[in-house]
Amino acid sequence: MSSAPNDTAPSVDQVNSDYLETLLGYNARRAALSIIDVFLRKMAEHDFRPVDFSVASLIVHNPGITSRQLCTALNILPPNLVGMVNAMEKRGLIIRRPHPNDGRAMGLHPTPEGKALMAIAEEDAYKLEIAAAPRLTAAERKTLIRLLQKIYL
Amino acid sequence: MSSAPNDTAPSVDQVNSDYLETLLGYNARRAALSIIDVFLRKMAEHDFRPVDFSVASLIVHNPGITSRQLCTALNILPPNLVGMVNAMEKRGLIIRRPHPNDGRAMGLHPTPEGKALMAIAEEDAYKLEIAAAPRLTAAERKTLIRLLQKIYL
DNA sequence: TATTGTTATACTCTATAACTATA
DNA sequence: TATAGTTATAGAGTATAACAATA
Repeated sequence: MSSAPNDTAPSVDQVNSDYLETLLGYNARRAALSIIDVFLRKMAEHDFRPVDFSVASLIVHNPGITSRQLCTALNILPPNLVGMVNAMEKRGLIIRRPHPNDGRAMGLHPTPEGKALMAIAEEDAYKLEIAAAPRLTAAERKTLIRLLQKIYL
Repeated sequence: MSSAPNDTAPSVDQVNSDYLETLLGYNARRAALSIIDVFLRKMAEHDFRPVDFSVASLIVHNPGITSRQLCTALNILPPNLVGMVNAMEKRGLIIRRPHPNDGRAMGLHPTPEGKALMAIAEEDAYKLEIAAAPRLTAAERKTLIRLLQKIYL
């Protein structure tokens, strides 16, 4: 029996990614990064990155929310939230007020400026998401969101 | 007109995340991180993180693939690939051979050990994905993957 | 004793600039 | 002149440990 059919190492013409594309995790990660890439560029106008945006949005929709509640809702760690909240307070988007029932905690409240900015930012977020997935119909987008929530909620 | 209805700052009982949950990017990111979390724990047994796994899988399914082709296929940057490839070569999972047509490039080839390990790892990946999304039916999983690919492919 | 918020710090992941060898 | 691969390094993003104040 001979060994290898010839002495030349094979080269790849077209990369075959079929196996990876059968994996849910691979597809979810690639799709998420694709949308986030568009998000990053647009939201830089408002000085928001994805997590900043989520934090600010939750504060607007939940006036008086605490840092601990934000961390739980967004699955982030307390030390990594401190800088974001400080930056938003410095920008005049939120204020801290003592929590009515818990002396350890501080309630986070949106300022009028914060509410106004987030109204614009949330509208931008919706528009950029449509632009980031132009081949998705409205019905497909709805189905996709429902199925994604079955994974993490 | 009076000012605020009373002097106490409101507190939040149940956090309302309804707005964020209407965003495709938010849901895609949360779902991807949820699956990746399970992936990280299981694949640590094989000393693979998500990108390592993708790189090794593409090499097995595309013997002779170059670093450049890997970077393009996986959307990663060349400097960040070097360490992964070196580590896999050191582990005996792959070998480098000169590219037949391009003296600048090196073809990456799986060793028998690399093929054997990836056969196990790919099987594990499939199983852990099912476990990471237990509420998804087979049909829903298929639909979800198809819709995710409409975003990034 | 447990929890909220915070500081300091380490580790991982990703991005940029510049170099070499070859096309 | 452009590209493949590499090195060095900088910047985000995420993680753990430990502390003060309050429950």
